[in-house]
Amino acid sequence: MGRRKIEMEYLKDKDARYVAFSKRKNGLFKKASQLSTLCNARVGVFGFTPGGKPFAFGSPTFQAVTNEYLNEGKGESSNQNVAENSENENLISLNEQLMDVTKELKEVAITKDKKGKVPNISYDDLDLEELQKVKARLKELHGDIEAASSMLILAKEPR
Amino acid sequence: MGRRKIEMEYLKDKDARYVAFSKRKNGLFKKASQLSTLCNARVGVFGFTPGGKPFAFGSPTFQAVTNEYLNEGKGESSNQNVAENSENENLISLNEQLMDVTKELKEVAITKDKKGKVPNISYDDLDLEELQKVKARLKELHGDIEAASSMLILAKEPR
DNA sequence: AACTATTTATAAGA
DNA sequence: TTCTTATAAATAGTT
Repeated sequence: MGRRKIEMEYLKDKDARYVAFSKRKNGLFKKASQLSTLCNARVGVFGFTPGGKPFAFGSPTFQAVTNEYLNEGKGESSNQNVAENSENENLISLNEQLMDVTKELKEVAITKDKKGKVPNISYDDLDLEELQKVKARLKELHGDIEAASSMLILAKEPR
Repeated sequence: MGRRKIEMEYLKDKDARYVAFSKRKNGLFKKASQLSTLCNARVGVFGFTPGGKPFAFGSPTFQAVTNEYLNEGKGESSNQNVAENSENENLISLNEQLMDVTKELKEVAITKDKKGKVPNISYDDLDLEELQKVKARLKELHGDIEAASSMLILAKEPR
């Protein structure tokens, strides 16, 4: 995105690597901030520099983003257990979603089974589409659990 | 960054907001991925969509980044943290399993896709078996999440 | 989901 | 690091 196009691979030259990191980290933060502003979405970014130092950024605030998950769906807060109750509710919610996905998958399998019993049936991609839908759900679910996991971890380790 | 310059402020139009979010979230993930690749830096991104759904991305993996972040600068674990750490481990483990299932499902879909492109191929139940395996895993996972949920409920009482 | 006119981000260079 | 500038990349508006 500059004078030359560069390969997306590890920058072996230390100076180039550090300079690129510095510039790109700023760019990433800016993008996160814009996303948050434009869409009113809470966004957090964190990680480690090539030198191994932790960095974090959040919009509106890193803590706010990590904490939101724990307070989600709760009216008032002030009780220490509120956070944990929310964790439970989220897990239960995830569990319900998983049940739904499992049910769907079962239906796909049954559909497939019937077809298998009819010889020479012409192939159509209906099953594939179903599968793809389920896959998409799983992907979302996966993201939700990743988020749940991380929120739990990060919220317990304020920085 | 397109046909027109836009003000960096909340997009009141819902359609515009959702489209922008979708595009920009992808862009943000890409930038995070590039930063990680170029500089060998672990980077995590997470937050909530304008619809309130959690999302997360990490390079090399969201878990890897959160784990490292969690353990960074942590000398020894105090007795009180032991329980919480195992909760975290449970969630991390569940997440790993979900990743595996997702991966499997993807492979099944790919296999199916290839077959779909070959006309008149004879049906075999390999896919069904694969599906059944995945389904079984999901069922287990479902139980695990229930268990994790129960544990959290029990754990919340004492304090 | 694609397509472009533009705006932004950024690789080099100083 | 900071500034400049040529160019690559992202994306707003549109279909």
